Amino acid sequence: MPIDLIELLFFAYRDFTSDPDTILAEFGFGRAHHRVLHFVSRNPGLRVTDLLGILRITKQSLARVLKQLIDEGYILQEPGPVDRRERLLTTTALGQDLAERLTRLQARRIQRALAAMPEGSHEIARQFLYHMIDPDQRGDVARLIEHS
Amino acid sequence: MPIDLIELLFFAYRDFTSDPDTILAEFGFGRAHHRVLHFVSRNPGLRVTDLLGILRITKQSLARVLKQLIDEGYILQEPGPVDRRERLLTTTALGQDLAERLTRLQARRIQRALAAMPEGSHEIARQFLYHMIDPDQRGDVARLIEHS
DNA sequence: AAAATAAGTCAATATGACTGACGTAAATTT
DNA sequence: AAATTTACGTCAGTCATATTGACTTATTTT
Repeated sequence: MPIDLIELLFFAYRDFTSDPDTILAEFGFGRAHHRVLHFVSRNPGLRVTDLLGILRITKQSLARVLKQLIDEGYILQEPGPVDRRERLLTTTALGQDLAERLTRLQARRIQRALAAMPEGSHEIARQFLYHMIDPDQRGDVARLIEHS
Repeated sequence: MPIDLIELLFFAYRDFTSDPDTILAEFGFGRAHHRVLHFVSRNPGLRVTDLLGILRITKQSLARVLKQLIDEGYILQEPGPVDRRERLLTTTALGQDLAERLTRLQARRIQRALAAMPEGSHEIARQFLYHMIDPDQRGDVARLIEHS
């Protein structure tokens, strides 16, 4: 049994999320804000429903953090041009800056890890993580990541 | 920038933790209980201090979940034979069963992922996750995982 | 016109984490 | 032998993130 990977996933994820936490704390934000900011930043024009599906949280859980991010000028909302019920989400310059800063931090940790490893490790890591996702969710995730 | 891996880590970890969550809910336990039960199960005779170091939570956060696990008969405490201030933690048969059931579930997901991948992927995944850990923490983690 | 959808909101609650302080027993240091 | 440190437990209060379930409004679809 791959108990080593079970435990390593716990420790790797713990430290992976700790990098942004430090910066987020300065802004009075938490991990929930980070996740929202990240996916809006990478997918401008995302709808609230899409975000709920990605994060797998309830509307009420999202509402609080999203409202904060909007009120404090990190995220913008505008009605969909076709369907005006929709609120399309985009980052402001301020939000984009913060999102990119957090992404750079996490990317650096990953790059350092890969730099210590054999050629082709990025691809193997990608495949491994991809296959850890529920089969019926993989398509959605692949589509989301593609245009990154 | 390896943004794909940043996002895949999020989705992989989300689904990885969702397997145990279902079972834990039946027992009235959460993830915090799982983590405690797991590390005690894999490291019989663990001290409370060790557990605090591994989980990186405060004594007060640990206290509630540990107390529940003890009260409900999943974990046993006994004074250290050398240093009687210590409370060495072990699982009961009940606790061991639950821990193994949860581990099997997570192991299955990992094994299925690796089965879909080239030979040697386990080793690459292990290295990747290991290098994602803070350098100054790697020794402790390696030591912990070794006797698994 | 009726039904469905996207989004927002209300109230109440649970879980897992935190800080800071204090107490006790046992071991170690001075 | 006394003082200090360590391991553990506990009290009180707080915060962040999540939940369920119900209800409203605006808009689009049937």
